[in-house]
Amino acid sequence: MLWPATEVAAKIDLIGEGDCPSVSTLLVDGLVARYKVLENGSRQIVAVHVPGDFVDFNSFLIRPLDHGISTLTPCRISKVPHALLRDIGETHPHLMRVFTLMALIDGAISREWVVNLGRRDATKRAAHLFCEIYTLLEVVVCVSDHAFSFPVTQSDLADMMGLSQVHVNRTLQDLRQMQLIEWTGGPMTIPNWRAMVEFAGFDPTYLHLVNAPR
Amino acid sequence: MLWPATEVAAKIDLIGEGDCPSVSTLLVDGLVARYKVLENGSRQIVAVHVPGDFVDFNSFLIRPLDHGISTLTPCRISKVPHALLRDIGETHPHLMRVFTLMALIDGAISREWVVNLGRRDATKRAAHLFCEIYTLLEVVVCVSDHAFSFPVTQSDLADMMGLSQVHVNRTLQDLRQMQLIEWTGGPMTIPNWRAMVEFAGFDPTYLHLVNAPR
DNA sequence: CGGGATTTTGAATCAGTTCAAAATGCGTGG
DNA sequence: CCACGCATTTTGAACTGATTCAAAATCCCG
Repeated sequence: MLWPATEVAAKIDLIGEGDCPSVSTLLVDGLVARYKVLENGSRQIVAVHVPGDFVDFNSFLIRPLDHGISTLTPCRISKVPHALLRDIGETHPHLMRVFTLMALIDGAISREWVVNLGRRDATKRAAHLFCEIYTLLEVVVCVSDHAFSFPVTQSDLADMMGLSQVHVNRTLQDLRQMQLIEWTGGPMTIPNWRAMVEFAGFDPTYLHLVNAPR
Repeated sequence: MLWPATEVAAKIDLIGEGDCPSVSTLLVDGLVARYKVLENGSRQIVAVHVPGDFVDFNSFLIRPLDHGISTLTPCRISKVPHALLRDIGETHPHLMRVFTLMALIDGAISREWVVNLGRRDATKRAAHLFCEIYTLLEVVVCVSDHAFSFPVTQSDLADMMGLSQVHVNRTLQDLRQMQLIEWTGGPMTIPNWRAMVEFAGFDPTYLHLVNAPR
Protein backbone atom coordinates (compact mmCIF):
# COMPACT_ATOMS: atom_id res chain seq x y z
CA MET A 1 0.00 0.00 0.00
CA LEU A 2 1.43 3.34 -1.01
CA TRP A 3 0.72 7.00 -0.45
CA PRO A 4 1.51 9.68 -2.92
CA ALA A 5 4.75 11.26 -1.85
CA THR A 6 4.60 15.03 -1.45
CA GLU A 7 7.34 17.43 -2.48
CA VAL A 8 8.47 19.86 0.18
CA ALA A 9 10.71 22.89 -0.28
CA ALA A 10 13.86 23.29 1.81
CA LYS A 11 13.79 24.81 5.31
CA ILE A 12 10.12 24.40 5.99
CA ASP A 13 8.56 23.51 9.30
CA LEU A 14 6.82 20.23 8.70
CA ILE A 15 5.18 20.21 12.09
CA GLY A 16 5.30 22.97 14.64
CA GLU A 17 5.79 22.55 18.36
CA GLY A 18 2.50 21.78 20.10
CA ASP A 19 0.75 20.59 16.94
CA CYS A 20 -1.29 17.42 17.20
CA PRO A 21 -1.51 15.96 13.72
CA SER A 22 -3.52 12.78 13.14
CA VAL A 23 -1.01 11.53 10.61
CA SER A 24 2.60 10.48 10.92
CA THR A 25 5.12 11.49 8.31
CA LEU A 26 7.35 9.03 6.50
CA LEU A 27 10.45 10.59 4.96
CA VAL A 28 10.86 9.39 1.38
CA ASP A 29 13.71 11.61 0.27
CA GLY A 30 15.81 14.37 1.82
CA LEU A 31 16.89 15.17 5.36
CA VAL A 32 14.75 16.43 8.21
CA ALA A 33 15.61 17.64 11.70
CA ARG A 34 13.78 17.54 14.98
CA TYR A 35 14.69 20.51 17.15
CA LYS A 36 13.93 22.44 20.29
CA VAL A 37 14.23 26.17 20.79
CA LEU A 38 15.18 27.70 24.16
CA GLU A 39 13.85 30.90 25.71
CA ASN A 40 17.02 32.74 24.72
CA GLY A 41 16.36 31.85 21.09
CA SER A 42 19.11 29.29 20.65
CA ARG A 43 18.17 26.12 18.84
CA GLN A 44 19.29 22.55 19.37
CA ILE A 45 18.67 19.87 16.79
CA VAL A 46 17.90 16.65 18.66
CA ALA A 47 17.66 14.22 15.76
CA VAL A 48 18.31 14.03 12.04
CA HIS A 49 16.22 11.74 9.87
CA VAL A 50 17.14 10.01 6.63
CA PRO A 51 14.84 8.50 4.00
CA GLY A 52 12.86 5.59 5.38
CA ASP A 53 12.49 7.09 8.85
CA PHE A 54 9.21 7.85 10.50
CA VAL A 55 9.79 11.45 11.33
CA ASP A 56 7.12 11.87 13.97
CA PHE A 57 6.15 8.39 14.95
CA ASN A 58 5.87 9.90 18.42
CA SER A 59 2.72 11.76 17.60
CA PHE A 60 0.98 8.44 17.16
CA LEU A 61 1.03 7.77 20.89
CA ILE A 62 2.35 10.91 22.58
CA ARG A 63 0.86 14.37 22.72
CA PRO A 64 1.52 17.18 22.55
CA LEU A 65 4.59 17.05 20.37
CA ASP A 66 7.34 18.51 22.52
CA HIS A 67 9.57 19.68 19.66
CA GLY A 68 9.51 21.12 16.16
CA ILE A 69 10.19 19.25 12.96
CA SER A 70 11.74 20.94 9.97
CA THR A 71 13.29 19.96 6.68
CA LEU A 72 17.02 20.47 6.24
CA THR A 73 16.90 19.92 2.49
CA PRO A 74 14.13 19.65 -0.08
CA CYS A 75 12.17 16.52 0.79
CA ARG A 76 9.61 14.09 -0.41
CA ILE A 77 7.33 12.84 2.32
CA SER A 78 4.39 10.51 2.70
CA LYS A 79 1.63 10.94 5.25
CA VAL A 80 0.42 7.85 7.10
CA PRO A 81 -2.85 8.26 9.03
CA HIS A 82 -2.71 7.29 12.68
CA ALA A 83 -5.92 5.34 12.16
CA LEU A 84 -4.00 3.03 9.87
CA LEU A 85 -1.19 2.56 12.38
CA ARG A 86 -3.79 1.76 15.01
CA ASP A 87 -5.43 -0.80 12.72
CA ILE A 88 -2.10 -2.41 12.04
CA GLY A 89 -1.38 -2.60 15.74
CA GLU A 90 -4.70 -4.28 16.38
CA THR A 91 -4.90 -6.70 13.46
CA HIS A 92 -1.21 -7.63 13.44
CA PRO A 93 -0.03 -7.47 17.04
CA HIS A 94 3.44 -8.67 16.10
CA LEU A 95 3.87 -5.52 14.03
CA MET A 96 3.23 -3.49 17.14
CA ARG A 97 6.50 -4.92 18.30
CA VAL A 98 8.16 -3.34 15.28
CA PHE A 99 6.85 0.02 16.41
CA THR A 100 8.37 -0.54 19.82
CA LEU A 101 11.63 -1.49 18.16
CA MET A 102 11.62 1.70 16.10
CA ALA A 103 11.08 3.74 19.23
CA LEU A 104 13.89 1.92 21.04
CA ILE A 105 16.37 2.49 18.23
CA ASP A 106 15.40 6.15 18.11
CA GLY A 107 16.22 6.34 21.79
CA ALA A 108 19.53 4.54 21.33
CA ILE A 109 20.62 7.07 18.73
CA SER A 110 19.52 9.89 20.97
CA ARG A 111 21.66 8.52 23.79
CA GLU A 112 24.70 8.44 21.53
CA TRP A 113 24.02 12.12 20.78
CA VAL A 114 24.16 12.75 24.51
CA VAL A 115 27.60 11.15 24.58
CA ASN A 116 28.66 13.11 21.53
CA LEU A 117 27.64 16.44 23.05
CA GLY A 118 28.79 15.62 26.54
CA ARG A 119 32.17 14.08 26.05
CA ARG A 120 33.64 14.67 22.60
CA ASP A 121 35.47 17.84 21.54
CA ALA A 122 34.31 19.74 18.48
CA THR A 123 36.43 17.87 15.94
CA LYS A 124 35.55 14.36 17.08
CA ARG A 125 31.97 15.45 17.57
CA ALA A 126 31.70 16.50 13.94
CA ALA A 127 33.51 13.39 12.76
CA HIS A 128 31.18 11.15 14.74
CA LEU A 129 28.11 12.91 13.42
CA PHE A 130 29.27 12.46 9.83
CA CYS A 131 30.01 8.78 10.46
CA GLU A 132 26.52 8.30 11.81
CA ILE A 133 24.76 10.07 8.98
CA TYR A 134 26.83 8.34 6.32
CA THR A 135 26.20 4.93 7.87
CA LEU A 136 22.46 5.53 8.01
CA LEU A 137 22.38 6.75 4.41
CA GLU A 138 24.44 3.82 3.18
CA VAL A 139 21.76 1.40 4.30
CA VAL A 140 18.87 3.17 2.63
CA VAL A 141 20.09 5.10 -0.36
CA CYS A 142 22.42 4.04 -3.13
CA VAL A 143 25.54 5.77 -1.81
CA SER A 144 28.76 5.13 -3.63
CA ASP A 145 32.15 4.99 -2.05
CA HIS A 146 31.71 7.04 1.08
CA ALA A 147 30.35 10.08 -0.71
CA PHE A 148 26.92 11.49 -0.03
CA SER A 149 24.85 14.52 -0.80
CA PHE A 150 24.75 16.69 2.34
CA PRO A 151 23.40 20.12 1.43
CA VAL A 152 23.26 21.50 4.94
CA THR A 153 24.48 24.87 6.21
CA GLN A 154 27.14 25.29 8.85
CA SER A 155 24.50 26.95 11.03
CA ASP A 156 22.41 23.80 10.91
CA LEU A 157 25.50 21.76 11.76
CA ALA A 158 26.15 24.08 14.69
CA ASP A 159 22.66 23.38 16.00
CA MET A 160 23.26 19.64 15.69
CA MET A 161 26.57 19.80 17.52
CA GLY A 162 25.78 22.36 20.19
CA LEU A 163 28.49 24.70 18.89
CA SER A 164 28.62 28.18 17.40
CA GLN A 165 28.52 28.52 13.64
CA VAL A 166 31.96 30.10 13.60
CA HIS A 167 33.51 27.23 15.48
CA VAL A 168 31.86 24.70 13.19
CA ASN A 169 33.57 26.44 10.31
CA ARG A 170 36.96 26.09 11.97
CA THR A 171 36.23 22.51 12.91
CA LEU A 172 35.43 21.62 9.32
CA GLN A 173 38.69 23.20 8.23
CA ASP A 174 40.50 20.96 10.71
CA LEU A 175 38.79 17.84 9.38
CA ARG A 176 39.60 18.88 5.81
CA GLN A 177 43.22 19.44 6.68
CA MET A 178 43.37 16.04 8.37
CA GLN A 179 42.05 14.64 5.08
CA LEU A 180 39.11 13.10 6.88
CA ILE A 181 36.46 14.88 4.83
CA GLU A 182 36.21 16.57 1.45
CA TRP A 183 33.33 18.98 1.35
CA THR A 184 33.40 22.07 -0.81
CA GLY A 185 30.23 22.91 -2.63
CA GLY A 186 29.32 19.40 -3.71
CA PRO A 187 28.65 16.20 -1.80
CA MET A 188 30.63 15.28 1.29
CA THR A 189 33.13 12.48 0.84
CA ILE A 190 35.05 10.60 3.49
CA PRO A 191 38.18 9.59 1.60
CA ASN A 192 39.58 7.32 4.31
CA TRP A 193 36.69 5.65 6.09
CA ARG A 194 38.90 3.57 8.36
CA ALA A 195 40.80 6.61 9.55
CA MET A 196 37.56 8.52 10.06
CA VAL A 197 35.96 5.77 12.13
CA GLU A 198 39.12 5.45 14.17
CA PHE A 199 39.39 9.18 14.76
CA ALA A 200 35.74 9.61 15.70
CA GLY A 201 35.66 6.51 17.88
CA PHE A 202 32.62 5.48 15.88
CA ASP A 203 31.07 2.11 16.73
CA PRO A 204 27.83 1.59 14.79
CA THR A 205 26.45 -0.93 17.27
CA TYR A 206 24.09 1.68 18.70
CA LEU A 207 22.39 2.09 15.32
CA HIS A 208 21.23 -1.53 15.53
CA LEU A 209 21.35 -2.05 11.80
CA VAL A 210 20.57 -5.53 10.59
CA ASN A 211 23.28 -5.57 7.95
CA ALA A 212 26.19 -4.10 9.85
CA PRO A 213 28.41 -2.23 7.38
CA ARG A 214 32.09 -2.95 7.31
CA MET B 1 2.04 -10.65 40.40
CA LEU B 2 5.15 -9.66 42.31
CA TRP B 3 8.78 -10.57 42.29
CA PRO B 4 10.96 -10.48 45.32
CA ALA B 5 12.94 -7.26 45.21
CA THR B 6 16.67 -7.74 45.51
CA GLU B 7 18.95 -5.47 47.50
CA VAL B 8 21.92 -4.07 45.64
CA ALA B 9 24.90 -2.24 47.11
CA ALA B 10 25.84 1.21 45.84
CA LYS B 11 28.04 1.68 42.76
CA ILE B 12 27.60 -1.76 41.28
CA ASP B 13 27.33 -2.59 37.61
CA LEU B 14 23.91 -4.12 37.24
CA ILE B 15 24.49 -5.06 33.65
CA GLY B 16 27.74 -4.71 31.74
CA GLU B 17 28.08 -3.46 28.21
CA GLY B 18 27.54 -6.26 25.70
CA ASP B 19 25.65 -8.49 28.13
CA CYS B 20 22.50 -10.16 26.86
CA PRO B 21 20.35 -10.90 29.87
CA SER B 22 17.02 -12.68 29.41
CA VAL B 23 15.38 -10.59 32.10
CA SER B 24 14.60 -6.91 32.35
CA THR B 25 15.18 -5.03 35.57
CA LEU B 26 12.54 -2.99 37.31
CA LEU B 27 13.89 -0.40 39.71
CA VAL B 28 12.01 -0.58 43.02
CA ASP B 29 14.09 1.79 45.08
CA GLY B 30 17.20 3.90 44.56
CA LEU B 31 18.76 5.57 41.53
CA VAL B 32 20.46 3.91 38.59
CA ALA B 33 22.40 5.32 35.66
CA ARG B 34 22.89 4.16 32.10
CA TYR B 35 26.28 5.22 30.79
CA LYS B 36 28.78 4.90 27.99
CA VAL B 37 32.54 4.96 28.29
CA LEU B 38 34.76 6.41 25.54
CA GLU B 39 38.15 5.13 24.38
CA ASN B 40 39.89 7.88 26.35
CA GLY B 41 38.24 6.61 29.51
CA SER B 42 35.79 9.45 30.01
CA ARG B 43 32.27 8.46 30.94
CA GLN B 44 28.94 9.96 30.00
CA ILE B 45 25.76 9.09 31.82
CA VAL B 46 22.96 8.97 29.26
CA ALA B 47 19.99 8.41 31.54
CA VAL B 48 19.06 8.33 35.20
CA HIS B 49 16.28 6.09 36.41
CA VAL B 50 13.98 6.53 39.38
CA PRO B 51 11.85 3.90 41.14
CA GLY B 52 9.20 2.48 38.85
CA ASP B 53 11.35 2.66 35.74
CA PHE B 54 12.28 -0.30 33.63
CA VAL B 55 16.00 0.11 33.62
CA ASP B 56 16.82 -2.03 30.62
CA PHE B 57 13.56 -2.49 28.83
CA ASN B 58 15.74 -2.23 25.73
CA SER B 59 17.24 -5.62 26.20
CA PHE B 60 13.81 -7.12 25.66
CA LEU B 61 13.94 -6.29 21.95
CA ILE B 62 17.40 -4.96 21.21
CA ARG B 63 20.75 -6.71 21.46
CA PRO B 64 23.50 -6.34 22.26
CA LEU B 65 23.08 -3.76 24.99
CA ASP B 66 25.09 -0.77 23.75
CA HIS B 67 25.73 0.75 27.16
CA GLY B 68 26.44 -0.10 30.78
CA ILE B 69 23.98 0.12 33.65
CA SER B 70 25.11 0.91 37.14
CA THR B 71 23.55 1.87 40.44
CA LEU B 72 24.14 5.40 41.73
CA THR B 73 22.81 4.61 45.20
CA PRO B 74 21.90 1.41 47.04
CA CYS B 75 18.93 -0.05 45.21
CA ARG B 76 16.17 -2.57 45.36
CA ILE B 77 15.39 -4.16 42.04
CA SER B 78 13.06 -6.74 40.63
CA LYS B 79 13.85 -8.99 37.69
CA VAL B 80 11.15 -9.54 35.08
CA PRO B 81 11.78 -12.40 32.63
CA HIS B 82 11.58 -11.48 28.96
CA ALA B 83 9.41 -14.52 28.43
CA LEU B 84 6.76 -12.89 30.58
CA LEU B 85 6.97 -9.61 28.66
CA ARG B 86 6.60 -11.59 25.45
CA ASP B 87 3.54 -13.39 26.83
CA ILE B 88 1.98 -10.12 27.85
CA GLY B 89 2.59 -8.69 24.42
CA GLU B 90 0.90 -11.67 22.80
CA THR B 91 -2.06 -12.19 25.10
CA HIS B 92 -2.78 -8.49 25.71
CA PRO B 93 -1.84 -6.65 22.53
CA HIS B 94 -3.03 -3.36 23.94
CA LEU B 95 -0.36 -3.64 26.61
CA MET B 96 2.24 -3.86 23.88
CA ARG B 97 1.25 -0.29 23.15
CA VAL B 98 2.25 0.61 26.69
CA PHE B 99 5.69 -0.78 25.97
CA THR B 100 5.94 1.41 22.91
CA LEU B 101 4.83 4.37 24.97
CA MET B 102 7.51 3.67 27.56
CA ALA B 103 10.13 3.57 24.85
CA LEU B 104 8.86 6.83 23.34
CA ILE B 105 8.97 8.66 26.65
CA ASP B 106 12.47 7.36 27.28
CA GLY B 107 13.45 8.86 23.93
CA ALA B 108 11.75 12.16 24.72
CA ILE B 109 13.74 12.49 27.92
CA SER B 110 16.91 11.61 26.08
CA ARG B 111 16.25 14.37 23.55
CA GLU B 112 15.85 16.89 26.33
CA TRP B 113 19.24 15.77 27.62
CA VAL B 114 20.64 16.57 24.19
CA VAL B 115 19.27 20.09 24.52
CA ASN B 116 20.61 20.36 28.03
CA LEU B 117 24.13 19.36 27.00
CA GLY B 118 24.09 21.22 23.72
CA ARG B 119 22.64 24.59 24.61
CA ARG B 120 22.60 25.29 28.34
CA ASP B 121 25.54 26.61 30.34
CA ALA B 122 26.73 24.72 33.40
CA THR B 123 24.48 26.45 35.91
CA LYS B 124 21.25 26.13 33.98
CA ARG B 125 22.23 22.63 32.98
CA ALA B 126 22.52 21.57 36.59
CA ALA B 127 19.31 23.40 37.51
CA HIS B 128 17.43 21.70 34.70
CA LEU B 129 18.72 18.28 35.68
CA PHE B 130 17.60 18.77 39.28
CA CYS B 131 14.18 19.93 38.12
CA GLU B 132 13.83 16.82 36.01
CA ILE B 133 14.89 14.42 38.71
CA TYR B 134 12.75 16.08 41.35
CA THR B 135 9.70 16.05 39.10
CA LEU B 136 10.15 12.37 38.31
CA LEU B 137 10.61 11.51 41.98
CA GLU B 138 7.60 13.53 43.03
CA VAL B 139 5.32 11.33 40.95
CA VAL B 140 6.58 8.04 42.30
CA VAL B 141 7.94 8.49 45.77
CA CYS B 142 6.49 10.31 48.71
CA VAL B 143 8.57 13.47 48.41
CA SER B 144 7.73 16.30 50.72
CA ASP B 145 8.06 19.94 49.87
CA HIS B 146 10.67 19.95 47.15
CA ALA B 147 13.20 18.00 49.16
CA PHE B 148 14.54 14.65 48.08
CA SER B 149 17.25 12.21 48.97
CA PHE B 150 19.98 12.52 46.36
CA PRO B 151 23.09 10.71 47.61
CA VAL B 152 25.15 11.14 44.47
CA THR B 153 28.77 12.27 44.15
CA GLN B 154 29.84 15.35 42.23
CA SER B 155 31.77 13.05 39.92
CA ASP B 156 28.58 11.27 39.00
CA LEU B 157 26.90 14.61 38.42
CA ALA B 158 29.80 15.62 36.19
CA ASP B 159 29.23 12.53 34.09
CA MET B 160 25.54 13.38 33.78
CA MET B 161 26.23 16.96 32.73
CA GLY B 162 29.25 16.48 30.50
CA LEU B 163 31.39 18.67 32.75
CA SER B 164 34.49 18.20 34.89
CA GLN B 165 34.03 17.34 38.53
CA VAL B 166 35.75 20.55 39.57
CA HIS B 167 33.38 22.68 37.55
CA VAL B 168 30.38 20.86 38.93
CA ASN B 169 31.57 21.82 42.37
CA ARG B 170 31.73 25.50 41.40
CA THR B 171 28.39 25.27 39.66
CA LEU B 172 26.75 23.87 42.78
CA GLN B 173 28.22 26.71 44.81
CA ASP B 174 26.63 29.14 42.38
CA LEU B 175 23.23 27.48 42.70
CA ARG B 176 23.55 27.50 46.48
CA GLN B 177 24.46 31.16 46.50
CA MET B 178 21.49 31.93 44.26
CA GLN B 179 19.38 30.14 46.90
CA LEU B 180 18.11 27.73 44.26
CA ILE B 181 19.31 24.60 46.02
CA GLU B 182 20.26 23.56 49.53
CA TRP B 183 22.46 20.52 49.51
CA THR B 184 25.05 19.89 52.18
CA GLY B 185 25.34 16.37 53.44
CA GLY B 186 21.66 15.54 53.59
CA PRO B 187 18.87 15.56 51.03
CA MET B 188 18.71 18.19 48.31
CA THR B 189 16.00 20.81 48.72
CA ILE B 190 14.79 23.35 46.21
CA PRO B 191 13.56 26.13 48.48
CA ASN B 192 11.97 28.22 45.72
CA TRP B 193 10.55 25.89 43.09
CA ARG B 194 9.07 28.67 40.98
CA ALA B 195 12.38 30.49 40.79
CA MET B 196 14.21 27.25 40.01
CA VAL B 197 11.87 26.33 37.16
CA GLU B 198 12.10 29.84 35.80
CA PHE B 199 15.88 29.90 35.99
CA ALA B 200 16.34 26.46 34.41
CA GLY B 201 13.75 27.07 31.72
CA PHE B 202 12.19 23.81 32.82
CA ASP B 203 9.01 22.77 31.03
CA PRO B 204 7.94 19.26 32.14
CA THR B 205 5.91 18.63 28.99
CA TYR B 206 8.62 16.36 27.63
CA LEU B 207 8.27 14.01 30.60
CA HIS B 208 4.72 13.23 29.47
CA LEU B 209 3.47 12.68 32.98
CA VAL B 210 -0.22 11.99 33.33
CA ASN B 211 -0.63 14.08 36.45
CA ALA B 212 1.32 17.16 35.53
CA PRO B 213 2.70 18.74 38.69
CA ARG B 214 2.20 22.41 39.33
C1' DC C 1 25.69 41.85 -12.89
C1' DG C 2 23.56 42.57 -8.30
C1' DG C 3 22.11 41.11 -3.77
C1' DG C 4 21.18 38.06 -0.03
C1' DA C 5 22.82 34.06 2.19
C1' DT C 6 26.69 31.61 3.56
C1' DT C 7 31.46 30.94 4.56
C1' DT C 8 35.79 32.56 6.11
C1' DT C 9 39.06 35.39 8.88
C1' DG C 10 40.69 38.06 12.97
C1' DA C 11 40.94 39.45 17.64
C1' DA C 12 39.21 39.82 22.27
C1' DT C 13 36.88 37.47 25.75
C1' DC C 14 34.90 33.86 28.49
C1' DA C 15 33.36 29.41 30.21
C1' DG C 16 35.09 25.38 31.44
C1' DT C 17 39.42 22.23 32.01
C1' DT C 18 43.43 20.64 34.11
C1' DC C 19 46.58 19.86 37.62
C1' DA C 20 47.75 20.02 42.16
C1' DA C 21 47.12 20.64 46.83
C1' DA C 22 44.42 21.49 50.97
C1' DA C 23 40.28 20.74 53.63
C1' DT C 24 36.53 18.11 55.01
C1' DG C 25 33.78 14.17 55.91
C1' DC C 26 33.15 9.39 57.12
C1' DG C 27 33.56 4.57 58.38
C1' DT C 28 36.54 1.26 60.70
C1' DG C 29 39.27 -0.64 63.99
C1' DG C 30 41.93 -0.03 68.11
C1' DC D 1 36.21 7.92 71.88
C1' DC D 2 39.98 8.84 69.17
C1' DA D 3 43.09 7.93 65.29
C1' DC D 4 43.79 6.50 60.87
C1' DG D 5 42.94 6.24 56.02
C1' DC D 6 40.27 6.75 52.08
C1' DA D 7 36.77 9.14 49.41
C1' DT D 8 34.88 13.36 48.42
C1' DT D 9 34.69 18.27 48.31
C1' DT D 10 36.80 22.65 48.00
C1' DT D 11 40.26 26.11 46.58
C1' DG D 12 43.82 28.22 43.51
C1' DA D 13 46.08 29.30 39.31
C1' DA D 14 47.37 28.53 34.62
C1' DC D 15 45.64 27.22 30.44
C1' DT D 16 42.63 26.00 26.40
C1' DG D 17 38.67 25.23 23.57
C1' DA D 18 34.93 27.59 22.19
C1' DT D 19 32.21 32.08 21.88
C1' DT D 20 31.32 36.58 20.38
C1' DC D 21 31.41 40.37 17.49
C1' DA D 22 32.54 42.37 13.39
C1' DA D 23 34.10 42.61 8.91
C1' DA D 24 35.67 40.62 4.55
C1' DA D 25 35.29 37.14 1.05
C1' DT D 26 32.78 33.93 -1.51
C1' DC D 27 28.92 31.62 -3.41
C1' DC D 28 24.60 31.14 -5.67
C1' DC D 29 20.48 32.49 -7.89
C1' DG D 30 17.72 35.33 -10.70
